[in-house]
Amino acid sequence: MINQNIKIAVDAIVFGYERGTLYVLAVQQRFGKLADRWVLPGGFILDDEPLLTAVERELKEEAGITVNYLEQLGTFGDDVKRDERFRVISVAYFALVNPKNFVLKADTDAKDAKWFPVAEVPKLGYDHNEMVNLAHQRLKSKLTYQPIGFDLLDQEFLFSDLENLYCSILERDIDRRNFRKKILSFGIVTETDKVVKIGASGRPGKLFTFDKSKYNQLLKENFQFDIRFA
Amino acid sequence: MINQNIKIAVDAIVFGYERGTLYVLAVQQRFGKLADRWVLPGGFILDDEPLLTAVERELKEEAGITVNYLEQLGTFGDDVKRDERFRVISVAYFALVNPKNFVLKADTDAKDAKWFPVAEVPKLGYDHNEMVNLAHQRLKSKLTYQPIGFDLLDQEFLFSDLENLYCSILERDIDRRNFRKKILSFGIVTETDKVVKIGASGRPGKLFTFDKSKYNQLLKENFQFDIRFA
DNA sequence: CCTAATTTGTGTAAAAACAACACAAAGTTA
DNA sequence: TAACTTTGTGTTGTTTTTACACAAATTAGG
Repeated sequence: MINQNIKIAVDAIVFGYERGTLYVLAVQQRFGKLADRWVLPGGFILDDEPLLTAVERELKEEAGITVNYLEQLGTFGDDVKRDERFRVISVAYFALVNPKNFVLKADTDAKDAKWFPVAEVPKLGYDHNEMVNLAHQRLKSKLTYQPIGFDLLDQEFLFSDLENLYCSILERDIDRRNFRKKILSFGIVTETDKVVKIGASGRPGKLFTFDKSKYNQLLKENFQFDIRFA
Repeated sequence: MINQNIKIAVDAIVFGYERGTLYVLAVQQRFGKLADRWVLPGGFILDDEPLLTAVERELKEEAGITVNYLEQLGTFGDDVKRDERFRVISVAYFALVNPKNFVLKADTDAKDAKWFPVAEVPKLGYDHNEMVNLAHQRLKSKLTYQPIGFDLLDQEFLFSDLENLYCSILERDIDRRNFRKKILSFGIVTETDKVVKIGASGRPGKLFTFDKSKYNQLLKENFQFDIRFA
């Protein structure tokens, strides 16, 4: 008979993007040893609950959000004793959301929920800073080979929004013309006929949308999304 | 108080390569409900044992091998009841080994241990076929952007060995000249002065080695390993 | 209402990377 | 010694990537 004294939790690293800044969601613990401490949203899973469901539930409960993109990041828990009573192993999930779509609200377990700019994430409880770092790297690399940037933007966006997202997250300059040329060459971004002006001044721009079904179709034909240049 | 009735296991998908064929390691269970069934090597972790250590221990115990490369693949266990008594969540690891370096021996728990060509893996217990598939994809994609092929080869190898490894695992033709040109241009593969003849006939070839320290050095300078062509 | 400032939108040319391709050299076998 | 097998090597055309600048549409301010 196996006698194991380990509990399983899930945690989520939720990224949001707005006006040139990348944010991570954290919640402030209400109870327990680490009360008042900021941590990633997450918690123990139920016996009959799939891992993904557990993450979604916790995000709903602790911050009131539903994410656009969710995938497993990795499993942590080699050197952590969250609790004296047992070891905790946590399955971390990587998530993307458009912060504009939600008003954060700390419902159940959490005292507060807040977006921190990735550059200013405080010292979190447990091994959560480590998770944030790994997730941040994943975001950067994934941005170059999967069209996940769109999950951080509005459904309709200006080309400059997309461009700024890439610039700011990848922390480098991008040639505007080459970027547009390449993205458009894929055929997965469509121009709408809406023209808007968002900033204070300047020429109004067309709105674009990401054509997900077109992308899925291309995938079947061995298409490879790939954005990387000077 | 958390009341969770879940146990944690680790499993390993160990790939080996020899003479144009890619193999996966499986072990035959000695005890339990699935006695005689082939499964991936693995088992429950100990309360104070890091996950990686657990995998290494199991591989040693069940098959007598030590791997060249080991990384976490993902965590499974949403729809599996290995055991009626509790749910099992398993952290799967992806591993590479050179089969020539070991004689498989099924020491402790396992009745037998065996290499199956990936194309001929039988129906395994639990969700292990799913894990093998995911690991196989990971191997294929990783081969193109990380120099992990070398972990499947002898320390000294012929250029044709490397080339055949890529051909057979990626299942496509490679232009011998372009492949050699590209690999050599990275500067991470060094020519030794040994010349050997392995097959029955033909011109003897030089042996090469993978210069790992050179690779690590290049990584710091933003080098990106990348092999993909017709 | 005119000028300066801001943002969108667009094409071309040079450089680099990639793809396609064939034959001589060194050995073995019959 | 002729036929076979495997290693080793360069060039050329094509495609992709990079670098780069100016006109159009609007707002703000004098």
